[in-house]
Amino acid sequence: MIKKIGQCNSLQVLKDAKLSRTSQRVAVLDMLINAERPLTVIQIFRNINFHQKIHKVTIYRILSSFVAKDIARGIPTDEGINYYEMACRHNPVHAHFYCKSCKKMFCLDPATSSRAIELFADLNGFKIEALSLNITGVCSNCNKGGSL
Amino acid sequence: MIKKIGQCNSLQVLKDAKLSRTSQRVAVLDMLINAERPLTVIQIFRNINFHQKIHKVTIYRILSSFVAKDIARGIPTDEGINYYEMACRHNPVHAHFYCKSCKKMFCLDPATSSRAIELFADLNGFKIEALSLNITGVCSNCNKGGSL
DNA sequence: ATAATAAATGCAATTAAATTGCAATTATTA
DNA sequence: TAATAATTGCAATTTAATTGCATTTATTAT
Repeated sequence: MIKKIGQCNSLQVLKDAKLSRTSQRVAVLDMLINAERPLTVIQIFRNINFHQKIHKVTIYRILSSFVAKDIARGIPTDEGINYYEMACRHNPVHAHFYCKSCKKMFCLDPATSSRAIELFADLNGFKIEALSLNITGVCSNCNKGGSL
Repeated sequence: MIKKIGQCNSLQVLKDAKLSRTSQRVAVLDMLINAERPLTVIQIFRNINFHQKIHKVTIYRILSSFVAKDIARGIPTDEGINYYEMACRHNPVHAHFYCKSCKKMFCLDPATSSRAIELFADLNGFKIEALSLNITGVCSNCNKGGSL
């Protein structure tokens, strides 16, 4: 597991991506930057709306634009829910573990992940746009009777 | 890419899994056994209903029971669609490539896949129930102007 | 074989994530 | 500061997947 630390400046990230600085985009981006693990639209929606009102559709659109601009990455689960994480240089592509019990998405060791991913680097003629190595199961905490 | 050959007997597979032999289950299973690549519920529905009438919900339920009995594996895409393939010993767990253009799900080399998967075998206390290594992009055929 | 029981299927309605069109609002620019 | 462009909010829609229930089909015990 890797511990994520917020090292990005949301205003600078938006400026670099040529995305206008709206309070909604800043709020979503700050939440991603400071998140310990990937978040869902609903999680972002609930947390932000505790302080500030943002429409759920706006969060979908903001996250889509972040993915398009390579600011964020989407991590789909086999339960049909998408999680999002920062895609900055401090957070290289890596595999994830999704706990069916507590619904948390854990980030796995980037070193091991990158070795796994390198194995598929050459895909003769195939253009790789996204790579997701996703493991589903029950995390150690839930396994011990945490929340099952 | 691996070439799948139908080596299973649908009636025997159902018997071994203690699932009753209905015409619907046999039809779905035969289609999976003879498929060249993973299929979606809709693809199975359209192909079967060309000859025989089966309700779409039944296919969802049959595939769920197949996955529960380890007869089939589900492969989710980042577009929210599930593909299904046989999980027999002739078809070990492997990675997949999903072409956003032609919507085909390709099976990747099981040898390379298994080496990648082994890297995550020990996940200290985490109980692995499913592992999906999924690559999305554009396949070589579509890349050459096939269907973009 | 046949009746009784259990399981599977078909159908309608629903759920939930995600998307779309459009009007209103907010940000950027000239 | 006005004009233009981009973004947001809202309502409605889309689509994969699920659920409850009546009907049909398969399995079993007699």
